[in-house]
Amino acid sequence: MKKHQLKLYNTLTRAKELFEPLKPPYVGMYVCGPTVYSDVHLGNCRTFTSFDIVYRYLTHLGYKVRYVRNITDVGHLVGDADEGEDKIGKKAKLENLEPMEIVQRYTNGFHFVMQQLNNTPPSIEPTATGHIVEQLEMTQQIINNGYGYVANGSVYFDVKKYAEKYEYGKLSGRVLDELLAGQRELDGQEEKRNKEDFALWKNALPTHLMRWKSPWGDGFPGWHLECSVMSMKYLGERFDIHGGGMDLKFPHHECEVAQSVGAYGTEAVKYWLHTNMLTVNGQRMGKSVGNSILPAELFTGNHALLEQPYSPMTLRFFMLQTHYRGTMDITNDALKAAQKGYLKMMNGLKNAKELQANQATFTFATSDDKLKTEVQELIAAVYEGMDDDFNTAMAIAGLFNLLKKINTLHTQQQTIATWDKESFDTLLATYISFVEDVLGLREEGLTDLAAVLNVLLGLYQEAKHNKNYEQVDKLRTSMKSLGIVVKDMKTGIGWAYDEV
RNA sequence: GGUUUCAUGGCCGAGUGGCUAGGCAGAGCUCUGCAAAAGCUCCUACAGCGGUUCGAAUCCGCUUGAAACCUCCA
Repeated sequence: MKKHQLKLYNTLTRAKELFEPLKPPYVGMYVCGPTVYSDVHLGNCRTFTSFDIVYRYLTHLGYKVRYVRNITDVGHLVGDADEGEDKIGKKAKLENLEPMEIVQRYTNGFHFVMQQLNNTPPSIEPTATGHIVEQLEMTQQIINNGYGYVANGSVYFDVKKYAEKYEYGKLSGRVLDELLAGQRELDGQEEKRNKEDFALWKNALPTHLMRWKSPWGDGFPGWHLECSVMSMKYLGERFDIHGGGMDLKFPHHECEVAQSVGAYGTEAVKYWLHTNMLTVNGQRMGKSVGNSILPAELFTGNHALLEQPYSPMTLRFFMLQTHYRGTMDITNDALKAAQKGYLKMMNGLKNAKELQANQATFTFATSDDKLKTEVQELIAAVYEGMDDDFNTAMAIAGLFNLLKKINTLHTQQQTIATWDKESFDTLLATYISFVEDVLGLREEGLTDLAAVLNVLLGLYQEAKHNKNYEQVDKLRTSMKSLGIVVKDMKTGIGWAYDEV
């Protein structure tokens, strides 16, 4: 494992802390996944991409990371407090589908987008409905410890009781009294002893689609409970990193803290990481705000705010150019600039790989201390960026500085003969591994191969016309070797897949 | 109303008590059949007003503006 002073900003302490895993080299990381009742929008994508970088960099440093990201497929309610309808149940009724059809549809869509963005799949992707038994057990445990109470078939967490012994609000920085003062009146909270209490288990009305048997009657789990249960199950009572969007800090994550302490007496999470929001025209993108841009809309350019399509990797590069804890504003100008930057980086990747592949043909200089130091400093800057709370913007700046060297060698504006082998190797290896493995950027390739093929067919036609049969045969042979046969037809020249 | 965060050059966007961020755009040069790419050079900012300091864009205060959370949202 490389020696690094990785620092990350812990929401819990509001400070950058040195990352020290509980049981190195193992790292447990839990990220709150999507509620699969509609398509993920760009804001959701940003969060998951940010944590993909965390996962990738920790892995790059040699840690063995178990990355758990859940799918919320029940319990997340529409509207205020704990009286709304289940989001998935509502959508199911609306579209006359089984709730699990809704869940499957949007889970598939979510996975597809994650692949487009080249996000690594988590090690475990548990679902809330798959852990009802565990949620019942944890609810019972919390009741046993005196922090939960049953009311009318529902179970609530007793925040006031909890606050007598522990600090409720420590994660989000809220003071309970102020919280109460700022709250507005909500309907249907008579079951609760206090307004700040939250549901662990909800009694299901007869019309409710998603329901399970419980010691307190038919019902369904509260939203906050699943994350506590599943993180505990797969990462243990205490684990390293818990991540999510800033909007989940309160109440979701605050409730998670309370649930873990309420059930097991210990706080589960060592480092809380929160990503900032994505904004459109300065306003936060949110499903409830109604200003969502869907990934597919961005990729096709089919959206009123977009002047052109932007590819998945353009989006990824754009995201990585800002720090995850800052807000990120979507604009056409910024996306266009990102597109060019991304392509520059990819051209560099191509050049670096070419140089690497051809290295046997080069003659290198003997050791050059000055150059060696210079290259090492450039590389160190890239690592310093990532070590400083996953500052991908800083790392990218460093990579562009490496790229200058690579391009200089590639175009032979500086001869390789002045370079020593070691500097050459580390330069290329660092650039390639950072771009591909740490940042997760990949070449998107040519999107319109048919057009490229037409250029070739044009050359073929021309050669034929000029009776340059040597050239004609050459084109035929080389295209055939790629699985394409050129067809001379009465109507013109075309091509077909070689059926051999 | 409460809590918190932020304000950087034409645009996006890092960062830091004294040392070039980087990308995009623009100007010039090198290279080049033309062009592109690439490299080099230039453009070099830190909301306003005070204070601390040898020195602040960076720390403190005030003013102005913006956003987020306090209610479901990544």
